[in-house]
Amino acid sequence: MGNNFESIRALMQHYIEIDDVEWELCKAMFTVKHIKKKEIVLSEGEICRDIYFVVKGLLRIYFVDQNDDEKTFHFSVENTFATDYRSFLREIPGDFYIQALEDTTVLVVTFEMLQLLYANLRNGEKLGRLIAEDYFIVFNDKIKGIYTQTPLQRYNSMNATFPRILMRVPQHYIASYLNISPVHLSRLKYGIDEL
Amino acid sequence: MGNNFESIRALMQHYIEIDDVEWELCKAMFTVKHIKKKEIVLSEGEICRDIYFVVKGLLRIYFVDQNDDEKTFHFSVENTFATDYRSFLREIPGDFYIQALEDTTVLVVTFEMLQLLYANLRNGEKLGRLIAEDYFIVFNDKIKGIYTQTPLQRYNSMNATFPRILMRVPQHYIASYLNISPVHLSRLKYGIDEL
DNA sequence: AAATAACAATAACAAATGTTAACATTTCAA
DNA sequence: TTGAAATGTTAACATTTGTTATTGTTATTT
Repeated sequence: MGNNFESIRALMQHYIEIDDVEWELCKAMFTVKHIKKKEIVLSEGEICRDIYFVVKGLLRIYFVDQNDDEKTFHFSVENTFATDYRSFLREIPGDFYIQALEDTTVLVVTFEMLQLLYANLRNGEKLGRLIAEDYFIVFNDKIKGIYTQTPLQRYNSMNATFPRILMRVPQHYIASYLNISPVHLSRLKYGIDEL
Repeated sequence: MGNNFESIRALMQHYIEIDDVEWELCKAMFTVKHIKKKEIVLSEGEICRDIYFVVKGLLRIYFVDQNDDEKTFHFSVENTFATDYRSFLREIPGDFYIQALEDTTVLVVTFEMLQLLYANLRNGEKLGRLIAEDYFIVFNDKIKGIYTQTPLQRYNSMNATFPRILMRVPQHYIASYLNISPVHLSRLKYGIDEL
């Protein structure tokens, strides 16, 4: 269904001009994939060969630490990308998992297809640069938030970062994203400390 | 002195081919600047219009939090860049300071000059994309370290991330980079807790 | 050289956060 | 539909980390 492509076309055109000829090229580079809730599409140790663009649904990027605890690194909501960036860009085994938290529809771009886009769109490289810069700022702000905000402040701003996330995913995933224990998050929410 | 440019030429050529004609163009885009120890070259509230490439010396990127505490966000050592990325890319007032921790020599590239480089080098946009991707991975790894490593582990790996940093800067700057108090860092180093 | 400021270590105490366990509720699967 | 698994809250206790203050040392400035 062509409709899946409308959102990524809009996103790309936010960065560069794309004419109809180029757009036909683009469409050929994407594959539609449906991911069932709880399905894992990338595991630790694999080379991540794809970028996922979330059309509908929700992906969770996480890794497993030394104590076998899952740490949620990022949520990828509608109209955003998901990949193991280090693994994808360097073509080396990664240490992230990517899992669907809802039934999810994504557009898949492989590393090879992406290089074709960079090379064959008039402003392909510029598109890549601008998207990389935007995600760079996302990470920049995330780090800054870790330095300046309390866990509760970060909890309260999560809905702004990830639309409706607090109503969409189990709370312990939120806690792991905040890098605090589920028990502690529950306490913070209800202000049980203030006695 | 032309020698200041050798390191950035090597860095750029690590990403793309640059012929002699292009290199003359590049050189014209850089300005050499000497920064005295403790001098602040960017302050909160200013629009950051430059990227600094550190030829020699050491810069500290930090911000001031709600409690007026300085938080060290990043150290820029030789052969790396320093800027307030959000402010620079978006051309909006930023909230970072950039300060020299040693007498430092940098090459300055303004936003305008950088756009000229992107537009006029054969692979200018690609250069921008690849550098953005590399710094993206730097931030990616920094966030991952915050999730997975204890403050002491992060302290012990700082010399790998920033050459000789532990011998170059006062310890309380290291503590603020690790997002812990100077007192706590001192305790961790000497293992005073284990009693 | 003397005065001052910056820095690091330590101690004592306070606050934040983690861990384990118990329990109740909801979701999911056979 | 029923039992099992997942989830969220709360309590008790342990650990980590922060705060304040004191002290001695090292740098910096005059």
